[in-house]
Amino acid sequence: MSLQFWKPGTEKPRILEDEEGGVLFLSNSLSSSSSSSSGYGYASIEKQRQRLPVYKYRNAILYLVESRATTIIVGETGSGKSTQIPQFLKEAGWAHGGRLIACTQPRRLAVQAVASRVAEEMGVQLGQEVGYTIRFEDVTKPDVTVLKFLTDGVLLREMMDDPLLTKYSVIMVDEAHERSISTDILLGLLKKIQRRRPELRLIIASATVEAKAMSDFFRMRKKRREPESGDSGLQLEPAILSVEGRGFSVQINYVEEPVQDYVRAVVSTVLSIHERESTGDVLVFLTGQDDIDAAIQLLNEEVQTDGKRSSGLILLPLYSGLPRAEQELVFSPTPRGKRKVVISTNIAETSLTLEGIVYVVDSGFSKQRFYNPISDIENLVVAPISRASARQRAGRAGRVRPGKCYRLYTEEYFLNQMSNDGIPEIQRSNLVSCVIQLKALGIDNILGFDWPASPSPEAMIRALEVLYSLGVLDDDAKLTSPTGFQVAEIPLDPMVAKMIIASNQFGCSEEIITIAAVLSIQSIWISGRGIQKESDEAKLRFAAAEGDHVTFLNVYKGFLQSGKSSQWCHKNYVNYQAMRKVIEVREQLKRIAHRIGLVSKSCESDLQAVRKAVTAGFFANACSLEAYSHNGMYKTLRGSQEVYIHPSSVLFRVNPKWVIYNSLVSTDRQYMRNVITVDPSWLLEAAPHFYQLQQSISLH
DNA sequence: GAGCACTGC
Repeated sequence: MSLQFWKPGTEKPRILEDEEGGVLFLSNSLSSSSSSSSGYGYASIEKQRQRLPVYKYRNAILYLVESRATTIIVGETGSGKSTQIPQFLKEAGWAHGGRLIACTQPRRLAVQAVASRVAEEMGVQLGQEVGYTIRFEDVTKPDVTVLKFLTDGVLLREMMDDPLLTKYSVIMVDEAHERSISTDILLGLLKKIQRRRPELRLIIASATVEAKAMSDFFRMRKKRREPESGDSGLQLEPAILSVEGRGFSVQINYVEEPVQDYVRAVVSTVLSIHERESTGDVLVFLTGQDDIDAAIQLLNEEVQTDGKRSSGLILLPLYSGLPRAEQELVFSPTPRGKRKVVISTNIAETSLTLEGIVYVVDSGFSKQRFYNPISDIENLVVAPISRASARQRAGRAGRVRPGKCYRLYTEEYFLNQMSNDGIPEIQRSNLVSCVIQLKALGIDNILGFDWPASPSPEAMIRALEVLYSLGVLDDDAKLTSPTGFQVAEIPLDPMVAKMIIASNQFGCSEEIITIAAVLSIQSIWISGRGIQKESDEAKLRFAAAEGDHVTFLNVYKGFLQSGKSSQWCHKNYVNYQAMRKVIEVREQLKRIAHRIGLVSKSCESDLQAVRKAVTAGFFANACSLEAYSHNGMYKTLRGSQEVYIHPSSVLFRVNPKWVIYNSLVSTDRQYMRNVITVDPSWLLEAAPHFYQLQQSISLH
């Protein structure tokens, strides 16, 4: 392997030039005077704060926020921007007069972690001056909380009640480079709010690569012939400030020739690291469970045949579907004389931080979601990562001391063929939820909305069509009353929301809300190698002839009758943690259902009511068994796509004539997950306009 | 008889 050296920062300009002269140059010498705060008992925390790279920029940041409408902060991991900047703002008086400072994160865990760290640094109890809000948890106190951490999704929900976010003086959007759908919608809306509320200050915190694009996005005034600065002297041109990180250097190694089989390449690279390199744990990035299991099996075979070469290796898989206890093994300290090798999906790129990693092996691939608006199907595809991802992965090796990264692709490929940034999620997704959110916020011209990255018109039109067929939008693409407004209030996929609303007329809201809660959880079953037979047998105890939705009702009933017992779950191969989440989501949905005027009612054993309510939301997913199919092939009514019932369904091999599915999983075939039987006449009842053109398909 | 990268309201 050829070696090449790289130091964080050398690939990235620290200061971004701007042809219009609107960007501020800031050198390291522009340091702030140190704070004099040193209350008894806080000296060490204060010293820790001062050691963070961002501390040097305290005055510069405050100056920019004071004088600029939007400030973009480029900060690498470890710069301390997420925890320090909100405190700087509070210290500078941005929370005076009953105003709040908000800081958003894409993930709930990050919100909790940052909020508790800040509360600790400020020496206050979490939930008082410093609080956070995530789904199910509002740890804030009105009139007391001034620093509020929240997910960007929660802030979007807040805009439904307060479209101008009037209680906030400064909003910091953190991790903006991840470009999640919520972040993109939020950025578009914040830009709009700024026109109405010039006093609102925005801070966009982002990794280097996206900073310029963000600045371009927020620079909009000149075209509108508005004054370059307001009465207050406020500069409307965004400023970009770069803050260096605290990572150690990472030496990058590329392969000389493209690898044919990246799983085998991973195995040989791990073994050669183990043979040649000093102590330090290894983090391997692969694409999914299959890859990971294959790599671990090959490495284990190596242990059997050549024990010497691989002795002392602790092999640990890591992916989100892994049971919690196994996930936590990756955080346990490495015993002396051993080397931990964590073989992971992308979960370790952003969501989890592992300590003690010195070596990273990067396959160059990850699974990514792509959406085809023509077929209306989302697929998970193994695809090459971007340079931004590759840098992020490499950075994982430099957290504790200088590290090494082994890229299983050539340098030529990295430099010339890899795309610079990933495709924003909004350009790879089904847009129904996104469209309804904007409609609820009064954004009617969605195609003309000012997006940080525009979604494709085809996907947008498809979303409008689906919402129209659900009766959520009218002929003028406005939210219908009451259905459209009710659907927008429910924080779930619009098809699920419609099913909940329809349950009111069928008198089965209790059952449908349970089903909606289960569908919103990844899986309520415990699965895994070695227990397939047992878990399948356990599933049969709950199986209902009507299908998976009714089976979920049986499981929920059993769980309640057991007194929500974890032993009961264990015995029945039901995931206890998942069931607790079901209870939580269910309670939230019940509150919302009550608020929008639905009547809480159980249909007892009238399962036809349940099936009709499901049909009202999911009629577009109706399929019929091909008459002469011996292998269980179905075709969708809408697009005549070939689909099959997933083997995990209780209707697998039962193959009823008419079914509706909840979602499709695409592998070598399209598999329907969570399937329920229906009567075809219900389809016409539920969506006459949707099926009238298709009556040539005989519905009997 | 197969398998779901990762979030979020």
